[in-house]
Formats: sequence, structure tokens, C-alpha cells
Amino acid sequence: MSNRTALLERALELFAGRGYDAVGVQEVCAAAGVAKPTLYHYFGSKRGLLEALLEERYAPSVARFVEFARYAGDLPRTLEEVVGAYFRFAEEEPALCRLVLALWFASPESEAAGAIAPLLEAQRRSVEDLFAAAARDHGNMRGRERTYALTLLGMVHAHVALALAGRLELDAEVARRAVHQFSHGIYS
Amino acid sequence: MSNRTALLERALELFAGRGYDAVGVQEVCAAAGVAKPTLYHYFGSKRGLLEALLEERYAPSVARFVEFARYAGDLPRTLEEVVGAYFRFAEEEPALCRLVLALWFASPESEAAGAIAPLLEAQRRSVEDLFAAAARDHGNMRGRERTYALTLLGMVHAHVALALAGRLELDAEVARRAVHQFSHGIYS
DNA sequence: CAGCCCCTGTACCGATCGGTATATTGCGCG
DNA sequence: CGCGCAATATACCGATCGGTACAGGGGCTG
Repeated sequence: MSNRTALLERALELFAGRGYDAVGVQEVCAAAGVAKPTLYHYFGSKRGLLEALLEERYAPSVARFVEFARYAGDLPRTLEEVVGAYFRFAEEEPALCRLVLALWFASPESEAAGAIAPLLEAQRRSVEDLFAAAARDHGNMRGRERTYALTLLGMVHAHVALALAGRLELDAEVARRAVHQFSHGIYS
Repeated sequence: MSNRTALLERALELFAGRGYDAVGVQEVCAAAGVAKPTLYHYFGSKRGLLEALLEERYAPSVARFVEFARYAGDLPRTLEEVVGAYFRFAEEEPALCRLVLALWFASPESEAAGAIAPLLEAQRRSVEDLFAAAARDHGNMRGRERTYALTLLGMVHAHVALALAGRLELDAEVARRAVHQFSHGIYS
């Protein structure tokens, strides 16, 4: 494994574990077994390290989510797929998912939040667009696209957060139930 | 305003704005117009400052939420009240709300997350208990209390996050619509 | 072999980190 | 008045912060 890869790997673990601001570059370098100039050679700055990490590890997943969220006439199926994709992401890359979740709700003026903002915005927009497109087939939805997108994302985040804390397993059944509740409410 | 109060005030603004780890005690002291020993006299440590902040400013709100979430036979009304209470909290104390939200999703091993964990746990439990109690009246809900609680909290967080970003106003109508969607799904 | 250049370690920068020893202030109280 | 104590400032601690100057090292190309 190249030094560059090792740095990304350890940075992910450390940032996800204790938070971007609480981890120093020195610590990342030590964990990766290299000296600081190596880190600065590859990434230029601490922020550059985070940006490379997000760009190379998270951006592909975002692209997949956006693809899953494309409306093709079957809303229930699409919802299941979007939620399922996110849950699988959380199961397969828990560290990355934890980091993303923390950054999603990080204070907006923080350095880390600025680095991930474009990716999160793309993801949020894709879900909103999904409901906007679906509203053309389900007239009663019109004007509520934003509420729907917010609720769906919030629900997913809440589930993922509990799963990352080890208190919930994100299997297909949980995804199915979550989508069912989202789609039909709590009284049915 | 006492120096102690000034320290809490400025710490809240700074922690909410850029994150707990990214703000140094020096900066808090300077903003409050006092020297470091004053901070350490009142709070003992940086963490103590955060804990006092949460205990004195946030804990009362949590107690209110827990009270609002007590089930008294009318689930729709209770849901509206819980969501409304949280939305009002976000409108009235945006800085505190932003800080709490960031800590809610902060990496679990971080110092800040440990300080707020008990409060958040109480809040989450109160919502779960609400649905557990309601399930005694609405049999079909049984076994889904956790999904419901997660979805409701996630929805609220998502709304609040967007409102704190200035892209949504949390009026009573938004709360009503959110609860309606939560209760009856997206197709009705 | 010579030259070059990507890569990396040593050693260091000034600034800031969280935290503290010590002295002084000012106020309530006997 | 004088005692005592909470509150505060000055000045400092060692450690770490993000970042860098510089000197090879090592491999590829001429």
C-alpha cells in the first residue's frame, strides 16, 4: 500500500473516530508511518487531505445515490432502492459513513463542512428532484416535494446513526419497514 | 452581565459557529473580555464549560420536550406538540440548536459527544416511549415503535437543519404538514 | 555514468493549544 | 479596622498545532 493510500486510510479512521478538528496531521502521519512532508507533498494541507478523501472515497457513492434516485415511473420501488443503497453504504463503509454524517450536521462555518458541502447538496437535490418528478404522476404530492425529501433523508440519517452506534442492524427488512412507514404513515 | 454569563454566551456562539474542537479557550475568553484563569475558575476545564453550557441552557428544553412527549391518549395532538416544541426551540435559540444538532451526530469518541450523550438519550427515549404507549391503543403499531421514533426525530432534525441554514421557515404550517406526512404517508 | 525529479526524513518555524502558579484586587463580615 | 475568601490579571508551562526549508534517496532516463 502506497504512503498516499495509507494516509487516506488512517485519516478516514481518525477523522471518523474523533472528528476532523480534534485530529492533528501529526497523528495521521504517525498512524500511517510517514513523516509530515509526505502528507503535505500529496495533499498540500490538512483540508486538502480531507477533500481528497471525500473526492476519492465518497463522491463515487454519491454518484450511485443520484443514479438510484432517478425517477422512472415507479416511486415505491425507487424509494426502496434509494434507502437500500444508503443502508448498504452504511454497512459496507461504516467509517466513511460516520464521517459524512458528522460533516452533514457540522457547523456551517467550519472548515470541514465547506469541504463536503457540494457533495451533500448534490445528494439532497437528487432526492428533491425525485419527488418533483414523481409529483407529475401523483398530483396530490405537488408542493410537498421538499417536505418529503427532508423527511426521507432525515429518516435515513436517524437509522444510520443508530446503526453506527451498534444498536440497529440495517437489513432489508428494516429498509422495507422504513419505506413503508414513510409512504403510508403510522396508522396503516 | 457577569463574567460567567458572558463566557457561556460567547462559548455558545463560537462553539455553534465553528464547532467545539475548532474553538480554543483563549478565543472564548477574548470574546468574553476576560482572561483564562477566570474561565478555569468557573468551569475547571474546556469540557466543563461545555457541560455547564448544556446543563444550564439545553437541559431545561430537554425536560420540556420530555413533558410534551408524554402520551395522554391523543397521539396526533401529542405529535403536533412535540414537533412544534422542537421547531419553536430552533426558532428561539438557533445557536443552541445548531450546537446540539452538530453534537448529536458528532463522532462518538469525541469529547463533545460524551458531554451531551445523556441529554440526547433522554430525548430519544421519550419519543420511543411515546410510541410504545400509543401502541397500546393502536395495536397495529406494535413492534414498530423504534422505526417511528427514528423517523420522527430524523424528520425534525432535517427540517431544523434546513431552517438553520436559512432555507426554510419553521412556522406552524410546516409543522402541521410534517406531522401529517409522518402520520398518513405521502400518498394521501 | 550523469542528471533529473519524485518522494521522504530531519529538523525546525511561529502560533496556539489546554491548563496553571502566583499575586492582587475588592468585597462581605466580625 | 482586619480577616478571609471569591474573583481576576499577569505571566508562564510543556505540548501540540498546521506548515515548511532543506538535504538526501532512489529510481528512471539520457
